[in-house]
Amino acid sequence: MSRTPPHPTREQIELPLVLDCLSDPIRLAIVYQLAQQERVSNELCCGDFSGLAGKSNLAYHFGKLRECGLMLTRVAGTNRFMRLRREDLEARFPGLLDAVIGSAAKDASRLQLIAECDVVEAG
Amino acid sequence: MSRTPPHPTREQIELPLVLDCLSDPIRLAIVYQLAQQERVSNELCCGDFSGLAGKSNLAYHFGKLRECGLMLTRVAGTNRFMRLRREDLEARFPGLLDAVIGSAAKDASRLQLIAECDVVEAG
DNA sequence: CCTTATGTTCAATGTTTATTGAACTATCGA
DNA sequence: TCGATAGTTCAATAAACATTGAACATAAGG
Repeated sequence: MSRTPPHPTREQIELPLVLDCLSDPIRLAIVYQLAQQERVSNELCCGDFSGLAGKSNLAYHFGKLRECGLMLTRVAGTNRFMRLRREDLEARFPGLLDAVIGSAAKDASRLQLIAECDVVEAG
Repeated sequence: MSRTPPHPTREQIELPLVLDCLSDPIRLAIVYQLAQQERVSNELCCGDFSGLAGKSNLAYHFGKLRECGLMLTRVAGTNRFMRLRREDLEARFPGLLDAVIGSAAKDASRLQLIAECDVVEAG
């Protein structure tokens, strides 16, 4: 459980798998939050998504996002820090990630991109 | 079987459903071929996709593509003509469709975007 | 009217998927 | 060393999905 999990190389990233990954509302919310974070520390860890689903369910979705090449997991102590593979995605599928994130942002309220606790805090 | 099937309104088009639709290789190939056709007649009918799958399987995928708002079906005699809902998609999710189609074009050989018979004809 | 071509609908099949809780592993701090 | 924290893995379950062939509906053409 301690070692860095496997990631696909840039060339191994496949369009249908990426789209399928992004089509799940929980994973889309994860990607969206990671994109928001790019302006700041660039990384988030599992606990930061606790508003979206239970821990084991999140681990399942993290696995999917990692396996399809959307994000990178870095192990540090008991934490796993994650960030988007923006450069690799841009190289393989130019404009795709931003188009998806921009579309998601437009529908932010319709999709539930923000964890419940954040909404409560904001309200 | 003769009447125009139901389509979602522009506002009813949902991002996760669109992405899920595009994540299937057969549906992605259908969308890709429809995009190619935009330069010409703009429309294709079921038979034009016979290289991708059997008729009943195609009808299933057409249903998915219609229900999620990606394409429009027009009934004319025994034919159903289909075309992309480019304007609606662009209004809802700017840049998304072109990013997906462009990405698919880059991977055209890896994905099997072109029906077998077309490949044979080209070779 | 009969036949053919186009395409849909239905039922059945096997596969994949998301979700859950419990058990587990590993690390950090007192 | 003990306990708390962070996160994964496993097994079980129910729902959704893609695929197939057979039956069906509709319209066009001889």
